[in-house]
Amino acid sequence: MARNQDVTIHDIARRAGVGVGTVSRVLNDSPNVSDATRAQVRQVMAETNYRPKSAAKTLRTRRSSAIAFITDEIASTPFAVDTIRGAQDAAWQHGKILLLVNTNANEKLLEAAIESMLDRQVEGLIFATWFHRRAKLPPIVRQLPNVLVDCYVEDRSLPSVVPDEFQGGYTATELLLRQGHRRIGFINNNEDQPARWGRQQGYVRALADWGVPFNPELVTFQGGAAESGYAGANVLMRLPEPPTAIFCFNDRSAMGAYDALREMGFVLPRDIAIVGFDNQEIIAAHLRPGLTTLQLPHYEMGAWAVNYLLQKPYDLSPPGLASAPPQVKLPCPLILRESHGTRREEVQRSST
Amino acid sequence: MARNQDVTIHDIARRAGVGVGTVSRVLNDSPNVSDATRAQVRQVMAETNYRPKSAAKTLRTRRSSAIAFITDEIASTPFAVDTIRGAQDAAWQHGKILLLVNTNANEKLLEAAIESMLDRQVEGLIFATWFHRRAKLPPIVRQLPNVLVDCYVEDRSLPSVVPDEFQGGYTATELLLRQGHRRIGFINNNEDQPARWGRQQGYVRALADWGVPFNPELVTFQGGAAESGYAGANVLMRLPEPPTAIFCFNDRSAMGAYDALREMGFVLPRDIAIVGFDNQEIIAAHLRPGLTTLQLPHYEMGAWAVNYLLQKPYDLSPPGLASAPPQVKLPCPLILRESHGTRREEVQRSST
DNA sequence: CTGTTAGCGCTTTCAG
DNA sequence: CTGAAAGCGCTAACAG
Repeated sequence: MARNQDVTIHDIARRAGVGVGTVSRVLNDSPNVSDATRAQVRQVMAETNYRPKSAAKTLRTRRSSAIAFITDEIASTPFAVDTIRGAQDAAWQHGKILLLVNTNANEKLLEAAIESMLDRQVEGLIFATWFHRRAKLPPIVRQLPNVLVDCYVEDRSLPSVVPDEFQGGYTATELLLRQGHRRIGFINNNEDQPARWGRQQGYVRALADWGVPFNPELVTFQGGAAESGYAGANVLMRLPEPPTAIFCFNDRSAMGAYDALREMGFVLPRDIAIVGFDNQEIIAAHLRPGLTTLQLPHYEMGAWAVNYLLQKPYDLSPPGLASAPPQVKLPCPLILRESHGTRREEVQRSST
Repeated sequence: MARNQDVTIHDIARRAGVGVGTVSRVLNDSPNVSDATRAQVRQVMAETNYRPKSAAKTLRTRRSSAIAFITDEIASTPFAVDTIRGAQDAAWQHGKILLLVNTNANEKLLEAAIESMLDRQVEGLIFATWFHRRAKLPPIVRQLPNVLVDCYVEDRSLPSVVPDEFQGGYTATELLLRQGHRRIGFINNNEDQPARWGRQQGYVRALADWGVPFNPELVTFQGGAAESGYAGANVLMRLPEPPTAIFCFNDRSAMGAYDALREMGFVLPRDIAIVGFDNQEIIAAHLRPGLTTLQLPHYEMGAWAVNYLLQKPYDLSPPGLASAPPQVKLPCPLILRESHGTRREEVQRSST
């Protein structure tokens, strides 16, 4: 079977003794073709190793069946991979393909990338960042159906999907409360990010729901790295009344906290229970004891974005009647390992 | 300026008072256009917010300026990101765009993906795996210029770029030798992978070059996870004559080794020097002491692949005269942190 | 149900 | 240096 390279719809029409229109119809699964003809055409297509040229189709229909996936910069986090995979899987299910552009957080490049995607008549554009934050996008994005992943624009005028930080913080804290802890430390991030504020609100709310007074002393603000967890654990454990459990802003800081606690002679989770955030497999699953943590819904966000784009077909809704674009928060599931300790629930619960 | 949406080359030709041919020429930076005309056309293009439709161009020229990037499955490693980024950056520099497809290690899907890329007339295809291994590809890939990243086919009939495992193993071992160590343990992988064999060959060769006899007792085969490093360290340190330094197959196993050694009461790197492999930032940089390790050239492989594809334009070299496709090995640079210990070189060197 | 006929927007001869 | 004309391969009416 030779390289196809140049058999067109005309060739197959001729060889099948039909018109090009008919060939086009079978190509597009039109019902208006007799089974006999359809079979005949299909047959020739197979023999001739025919492949439709997508460029011709796009030119004619003005639809490329491609989706642009633009990222600010692919940081050194493994999260990127999950988001891309989620988007990719969803796209493929719809017969769409992803055009990937990484703009290295360069504004000029971002605009150029978007223009390039316009030229290619993509059916929608996804802009993804690698941690939950506010983003700034050039006005030109509004020329396409679009959706933001793990970020949002100040005025919320663009649809977006982000992790539910509040629920994450709440769930983590609640787990510790369930374990019987009442002095729960929180090594939070010190940067102005949704993750910081959302998780803290969740923490505070969970305490309130359980009737545990909020003690600001138990919350320390550090960076997001392992060193920060190390420092934070030191701060917390040197308190007159140290916590019996610690919720760490992320797995990396939990990793640092492990080191600090170990140095201080504590045995985990017997002496101190720990819950992290992010479920960075490579850390969480391999720390000893295994780190109980919350998972960021990266895969789900990627998939959600694609599905959202595809579900509302050409609705570049007229500014006037436009309904507010959705701002979706996806839940962060709890990943149980060992660091949160074993159930003391029954025991403690009764004493509450 | 309103949505462009539909201004064509004809519109701008008319408004500029020239023929479409001329417009096309300025679009393609043809020298055969007077400066005056060119300026005039450019002017109109800007005013009218014109954007060339890539589908039309592709249809006509049969070149899409797109490159397919197909992956077997995006594992939970952060490596994927680097390869993609390397490819992406190189592609953008050439004005090309990446079409991304993840096939989830599904053969049917892989073939479908390749066909889809053929339909889109991509200029080349990159197939990447997330760890160095042998790959099997459907014959259809040979219809396009292609290159493999981090993998190869049995008969080496496809060009490929992989990490230089031998050099990595050699470099790691040599560093330890330089530090004065003569009993160097090796916690190797137990799977049949190029990484296992290549690194071990490098290890053996370095020892030989330094006149240190190879002692098979010092090499233990474990899995690739943290637990394996833990087990391996236990095996090695319980030897009658334990090693004074350990080369770990990867950073994850080094992480496990750290735990084991610490439990046995050793202080790193004072008592035992450690070198890892992979430079998984998240582990290596945050372990204490920081892990000295080798970096896998993922970014470089991604970039190399794109450049290779672009450099040999349409040369689907005739099977007859075809020169052997290149099998490139890219070096794994050494990343120095603290775990390899401080220089004892001078001292020990003289006693060698 | 099916053949024919216009183009989609751009590039590329071919004459000037 | 520039205009006109002929398609690239496919879809979408429009008549049968």
